[in-house]
Amino acid sequence: MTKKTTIYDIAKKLNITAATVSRALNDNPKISKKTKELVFKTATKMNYEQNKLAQALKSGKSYNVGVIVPRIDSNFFSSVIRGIEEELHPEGYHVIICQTHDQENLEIKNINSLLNAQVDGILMSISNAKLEDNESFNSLIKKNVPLIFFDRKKDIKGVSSITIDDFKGAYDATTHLINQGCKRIAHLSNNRKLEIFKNRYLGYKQAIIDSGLEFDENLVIESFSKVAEGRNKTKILLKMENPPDAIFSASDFTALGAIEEIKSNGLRIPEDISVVGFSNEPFTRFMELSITSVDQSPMEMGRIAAHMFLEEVNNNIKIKSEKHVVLTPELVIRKSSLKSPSLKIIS
Amino acid sequence: MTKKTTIYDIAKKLNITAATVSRALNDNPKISKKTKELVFKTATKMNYEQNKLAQALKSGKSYNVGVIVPRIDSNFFSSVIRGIEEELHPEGYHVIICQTHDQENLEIKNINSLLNAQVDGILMSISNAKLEDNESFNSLIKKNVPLIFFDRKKDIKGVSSITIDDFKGAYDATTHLINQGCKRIAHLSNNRKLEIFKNRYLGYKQAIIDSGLEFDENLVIESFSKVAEGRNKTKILLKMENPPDAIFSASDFTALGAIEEIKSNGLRIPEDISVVGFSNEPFTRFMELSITSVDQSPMEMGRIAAHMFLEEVNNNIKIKSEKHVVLTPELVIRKSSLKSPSLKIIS
DNA sequence: TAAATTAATGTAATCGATTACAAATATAAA
DNA sequence: TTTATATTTGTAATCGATTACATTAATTTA
Repeated sequence: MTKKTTIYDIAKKLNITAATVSRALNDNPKISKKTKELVFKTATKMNYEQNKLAQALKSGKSYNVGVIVPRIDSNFFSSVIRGIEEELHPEGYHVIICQTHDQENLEIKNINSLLNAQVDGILMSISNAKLEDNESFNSLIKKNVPLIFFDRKKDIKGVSSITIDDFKGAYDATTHLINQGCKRIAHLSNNRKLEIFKNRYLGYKQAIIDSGLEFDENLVIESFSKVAEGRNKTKILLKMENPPDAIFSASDFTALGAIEEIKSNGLRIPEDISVVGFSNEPFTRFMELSITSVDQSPMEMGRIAAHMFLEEVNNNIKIKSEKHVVLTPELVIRKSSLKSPSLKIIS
Repeated sequence: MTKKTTIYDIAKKLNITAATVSRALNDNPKISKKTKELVFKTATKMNYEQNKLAQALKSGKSYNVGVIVPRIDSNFFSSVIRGIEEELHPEGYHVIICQTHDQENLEIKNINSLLNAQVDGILMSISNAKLEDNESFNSLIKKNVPLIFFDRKKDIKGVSSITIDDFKGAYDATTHLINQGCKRIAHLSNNRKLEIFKNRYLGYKQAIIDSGLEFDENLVIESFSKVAEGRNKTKILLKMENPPDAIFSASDFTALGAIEEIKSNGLRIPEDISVVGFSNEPFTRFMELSITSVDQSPMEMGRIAAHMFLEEVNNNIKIKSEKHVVLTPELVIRKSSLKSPSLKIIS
């Protein structure tokens, strides 16, 4: 790399001090207009660019923020990230994205290496893996590095979070299926140690109970959020002696797998079996048989997470008040669950 | 944030110099074993962690690398990124991911802000937008910041690249369609100012010419890489007085749109119209009607890109020798194009 | 015109780690 | 024992920007 011009180079050229140059560039009122203009002009002429590392060292702020997600190739997470970026870029922050691929060891590694990189904060959606160990989080808390959970959170004192009302999302989705006349509604769940999946399960259960239908625990199956997994678990459901007439999936990907399995068994959707997913991934809309799903407004979630972070870093007084924002999900009804012509398809 | 322990704190506690501490921690052979052990022990006891910013300032290396992609929510790019991370994390580098969303102004902004953040290099896949302007790249080159192109490249002197043989990928895909008996093969292209799309177009064209079929420019339509766009452009193709009997799409997403449009017109796939996509996105495999596509081995592409970067940064002698690696694509034949039972479906 | 203000710039320390060079100590050779 | 050599540690500058404090120059007031 070519050596870059520093404020000292500018100072030498103008026969003034680096301090003056620094102040001029920072628009310090103590510097005369004449000097400021001169410095600015010379700076641009010499292609000066501030060395962020030096500034970071001095100020103790790196202006880097870590974002940890299970994976980036789902529209949900990439949209959250986009929301975060839109909020943080104007403030001068950079986003370092790490993926855990749902492996806990990677989660810990990522946290440590982000801390090592001197990030000013971490926004994360915790991984699917076993969650007993709070060790890595504790070290974060101890260091007082701002930490924000989004979507997949964990209850830790002093840590703010932004989530959606998964219970309501699941409740609404299940109620919709019930309104469509479904009587035996299965649920493709996921690791219920994670709040989001526990809440989706509880919302589903409550909707069934509230409607007076019989709740059957056998219709609840855990599954990873993968298409292939959705197929396999649906296979099990279809082989039951009393198979379901609807599936509420906690994930769009498993919902897609379910649909494929149902179709390949010669059953019709939604007539024989209705399907509802969760997350409103774009493909749910674009498929020929569009999939009903629950929208989680990921962009907004990202923006709010970023905003919470900004509030924490800018809060010099160390009032550690946690904040928990819960967004309201929206059911998007599409072909995969719409039997009754009385309801209109949204979008 | 709580103040962290520095080498000075350790030095004071042990009544030695910070220099000695630094050397001990870096396993400098000039330091006695006794002192080293003492320093190590004290460091861990005091929860010492190296301040990367200070080190970065001193060494001039931030150990941050910028990766610029059009978007992260496609499996192709997220896989490339994963490959890059797998190669760079063990070397102590962090990856800052930026998205251009195919907007050129964002591309320029990203480059500048990455440079500003003192990244040690930039790996990028250039955006779709107008590409006349070399300004931002020139400033990169001038600064001698290692730059590597992957997939979507631009010919710039001194810049290495890793791509796949798009011509061959397209040639093979088209030849496969011809072997299936297709006579009028349309091509859903994309901005041909980008090499990848130009080469896919040329490969397609050459295969047709080589086979002795008539090449009809009217069957080539430009389209963004979006499902909806695929539908719209396919609509146009189907309305032609002499519609095609196959579509080779330069993108899996437009291929998906094409399939939906074809189906909704009551035509059969692959009997009436065969479809081949490009990129081997996971959904092409998981769909009920699986889509034939061209695999680009994105993980390997990412690893090689990272490797090229490492070679450049570690190459102290400033021999700027550009390198161009071209991977061989692989056609993955699936249901959307397989009429003849003589061929087997791969995966 | 001298004294008091105000404005503008300079001096030097700081952030934390690294390292050329110097100095001190320990060991080996004469 | 004295000199030569090898080990180990210390001193101080450096990376580039920031800033409390000091100083000088310009302006106003008496």
